[in-house]
Amino acid sequence: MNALPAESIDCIFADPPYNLQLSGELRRPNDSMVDAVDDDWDKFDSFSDYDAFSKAWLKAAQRLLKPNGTIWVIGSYHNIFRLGAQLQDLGFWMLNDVVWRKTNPMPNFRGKRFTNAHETLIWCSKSQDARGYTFNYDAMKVLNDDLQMRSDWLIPICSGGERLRGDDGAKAHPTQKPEALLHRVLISSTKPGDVILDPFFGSGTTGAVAKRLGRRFIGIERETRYAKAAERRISTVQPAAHDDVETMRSKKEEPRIPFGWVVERGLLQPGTVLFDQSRRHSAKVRADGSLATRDASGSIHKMGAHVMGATACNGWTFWFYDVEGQLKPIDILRQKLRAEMI
Amino acid sequence: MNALPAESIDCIFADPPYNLQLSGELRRPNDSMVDAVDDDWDKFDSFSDYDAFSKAWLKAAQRLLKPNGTIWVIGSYHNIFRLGAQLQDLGFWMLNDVVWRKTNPMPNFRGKRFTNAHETLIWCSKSQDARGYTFNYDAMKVLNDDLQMRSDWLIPICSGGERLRGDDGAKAHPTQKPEALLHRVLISSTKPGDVILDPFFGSGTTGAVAKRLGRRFIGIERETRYAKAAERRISTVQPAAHDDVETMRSKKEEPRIPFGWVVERGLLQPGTVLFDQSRRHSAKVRADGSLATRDASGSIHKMGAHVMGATACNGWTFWFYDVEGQLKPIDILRQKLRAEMI
DNA sequence: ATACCCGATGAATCACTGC
DNA sequence: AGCAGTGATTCATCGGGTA
Repeated sequence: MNALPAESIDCIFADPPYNLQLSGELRRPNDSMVDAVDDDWDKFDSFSDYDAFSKAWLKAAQRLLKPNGTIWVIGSYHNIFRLGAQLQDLGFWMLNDVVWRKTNPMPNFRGKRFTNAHETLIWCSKSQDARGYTFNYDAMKVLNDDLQMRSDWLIPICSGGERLRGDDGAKAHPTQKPEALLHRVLISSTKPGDVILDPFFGSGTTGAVAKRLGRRFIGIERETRYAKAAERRISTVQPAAHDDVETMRSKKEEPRIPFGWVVERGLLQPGTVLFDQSRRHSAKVRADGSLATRDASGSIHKMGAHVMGATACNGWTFWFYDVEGQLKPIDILRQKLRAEMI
Repeated sequence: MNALPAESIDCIFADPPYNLQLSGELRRPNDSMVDAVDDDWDKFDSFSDYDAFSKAWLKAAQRLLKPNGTIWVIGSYHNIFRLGAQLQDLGFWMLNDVVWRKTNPMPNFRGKRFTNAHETLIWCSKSQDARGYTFNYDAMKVLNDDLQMRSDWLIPICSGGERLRGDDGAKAHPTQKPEALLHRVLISSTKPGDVILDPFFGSGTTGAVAKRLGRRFIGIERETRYAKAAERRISTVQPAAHDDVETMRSKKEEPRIPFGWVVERGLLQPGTVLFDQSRRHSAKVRADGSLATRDASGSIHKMGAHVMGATACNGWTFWFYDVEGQLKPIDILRQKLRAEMI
């Protein structure tokens, strides 16, 4: 980075090591082993070592950015808070933090925490007074069905045919990012012809997407095997024609509403008694959205099946609540929530 | 905080000042003014002032937490990265970062950034080796329709009837959090009767939800007008009945039943042959509750692992017995014994 | 040609008790 | 402190093979 000329870069995308601190192996319930990121390049002796490493490359990045350039940094809770604080300390100006919500994250196999279903990106201008940075507001709005693009993005992880693999079928890089993510980053904050720098090039996703979108790019990668794979990959990319229409999938299915949200949102109080249509069966709502009878407890679906002696049941249509003697299906509460969430 | 006894708190929820760095006023497209947070309590002279303030109250929080207590901190990109780095530096151990996705965020009026549609919560245990913290995995799972709860939560901002207002109709507190958010926080990481501390009590959302869910709470608030409003608010809250704040119990909390008791009690005869679900493997029950194949013997767990060539196995769910050609899991025998023990 | 089943897998800070 | 035993624990997606 120090060999490049100052103020020569329009946009930096950086996906640095996350400094995961893993101890021991992790197995799935079926006893198979989770292939963890345990590469040497992700090992640091302490937080302060990691901070020193971060500060060094962030300062180099600052020198390279044009006055109206911006920088994106991606990370997880292991490292992103340290990076964010450093960015602020160095005088970068935060424009947004953006959440990449994964449609298909790895589950939490031992049931000890929430499923870690997102990563965080931070987007900064070079300084507080840099007002001329690129933000393609209208492109983002179109991409989001004519609503302003929000700071939470729903994008699948990189898998299937997009995932680079060696001859043995093993992944070429342990943390390859999806092209859809880089697509949105580059469409939102760069112009055709801009120079993009990726100082942790890895499998070259930034280069592949930049080339396709008519941007120029510089990738820096320490490991020869990754650099070679990236070069091969990018050589096959065809730049899109000038005004090609972009085909981002916007997943606008009907949102799934868990019954627990009805309780959490106060539409039913804990302790409310639900009935089936004939009032033959009843169950009590608890604070976590489970139903309880004398002998069992579980979700509205499990408990519907339980009281009927069936194997499955749609709890939303099975259970009713009492409003002044009249039974109303709980499904109307779901519809109420759904209306708010569109 | 320094007046409270050490290791007396089960869970801390902290919503500290965000250190918003607003320059000048912000107007909507129709020229109306946005009522921004410009209170004196949100003003700090520099990042290092804010860091010193944060470090002071986080250290006090650390002293107050029980060894297996946890702390939640909420913030936006203005302050959350600094708080996260501090938490790590002080030795708290991050369990998750959680994104509160707002269904109805304030739009970005200038069209210069992404709509800031989320805030971030960080959830930590007191130290890396504290593994006995409370996480109501099954309650979270049922709350989310029998799928693991993820780290991204979709919840509306606090508005409408829930929003506290003065006689003049003005907001009683500029950053009142929705009760649904606290509901999920408390249901996920506390038990009924636990003591919750909120060192930035504000309008008292933590207290209101804690009271309703049968938790005890301590709220600390510097501004008399907020403390008064919170007190009034909480006095009207009705606690839910004891049974209704019970959540789904995890299997680990069920009484332990050795497999030998099943044989001892005559639910399976010595000599009975057990199969795995696919009938690929089989083993014979012996009088002491061990299983035997041609080449080995041991507990139901050891033998399940043995025949599969796995490192571990839950024998209760792995082995089945034959009732007139139908395979039934031996786990139903355990449930039978458990039911008798109540 | 289509449907179904099964196995593999992804940036993971992922047990607890009793001797 | 160390070790051994019990037994709790997964979602979305892709690809290949079988019905």
